[in-house]
Amino acid sequence: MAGTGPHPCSNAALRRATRRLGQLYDDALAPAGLKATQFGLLAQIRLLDQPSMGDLAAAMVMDLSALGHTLRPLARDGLVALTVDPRDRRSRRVAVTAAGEARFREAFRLWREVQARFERTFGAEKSALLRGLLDEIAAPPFAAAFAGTAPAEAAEDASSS
Amino acid sequence: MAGTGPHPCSNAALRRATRRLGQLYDDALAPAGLKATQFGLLAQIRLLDQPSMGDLAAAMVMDLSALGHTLRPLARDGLVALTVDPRDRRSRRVAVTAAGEARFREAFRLWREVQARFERTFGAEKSALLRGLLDEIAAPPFAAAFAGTAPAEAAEDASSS
DNA sequence: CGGGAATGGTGGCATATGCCACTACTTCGT
DNA sequence: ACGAAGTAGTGGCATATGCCACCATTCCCG
Repeated sequence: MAGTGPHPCSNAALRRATRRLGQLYDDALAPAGLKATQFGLLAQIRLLDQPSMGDLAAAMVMDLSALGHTLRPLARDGLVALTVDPRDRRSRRVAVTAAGEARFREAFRLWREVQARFERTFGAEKSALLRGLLDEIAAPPFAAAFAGTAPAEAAEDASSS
Repeated sequence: MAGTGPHPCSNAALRRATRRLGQLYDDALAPAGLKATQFGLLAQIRLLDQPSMGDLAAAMVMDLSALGHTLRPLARDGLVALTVDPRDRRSRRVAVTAAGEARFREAFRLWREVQARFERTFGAEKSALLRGLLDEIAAPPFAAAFAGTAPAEAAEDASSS
């Protein structure tokens, strides 16, 4: 039974690995009542300290509307709160509530374990290497460079006339 | 404007990179009318040649029911067909239809370009390295090894008494 | 200052994924 | 051969993500 086997498509390989790892992290965080995605989202919100949705979306490399959708279950459960920014009434500041903090800390303990388990299983060096490669792909400069090598027509952006 | 910044969580880093790369590949394949995920799915089906849903799910490292859902739009559009396996009427063989083949070939040309573009932008060596790391995570042995290092209670499986 | 352009989100719709309960077949043990 | 188990999918529900159309504000220019 072959099973997975290597993949010539970087995107497909990335997705497959994401599904696998997502499964593992989800299982580990389940006792805290958070999906791995939600844990990551809370962590990012805390890191940015009351970011606007746009800033948060950029940091997550996520579509703004997708972020809005993803935040809904967390807001419904009272783990995050959205407030209108007085300086710009169009903007919403995203904040982790007290309940969200508590839940996060609970999940954090589990996360530390599963993360350590991952590094132990995969190897600390390879883990760091992988993280570096992934961060490079996610960072804005990569997308910019990628766009720069567009085959042809995509030249509508920048450097026009 | 910080922007992304490194991530201590391997899972979050993986997801972020997946969102970014998915965006890039989706854009590139859009003219063919296929999402990058659908392209990858068709490619896998062709590779396995009329696999059962279970085999396909295993190869994709995807939940069986998730595979069923994902297949629906493709089946609705007549790109894939599900037929009952005569040897085991519970099982369904998944096949790429003629229309699916045509669509795949169209997308394949675009994929080759975007894939080459990725390797050029990211570097051939780093691309190969990344693919190797991702494939290792997706492959069954990794999950098995990971489960083997479970913190405690997960010892319900195997080696019980 | 008034109105059009730009910016920040929301809501609707569609795909991607996963879990669980349930149905349809197959296998097996007696 | 019969019924308990096991296996392969389906359908329902929920989250994850994205695109597009639209609404609310803010900006900017004449």
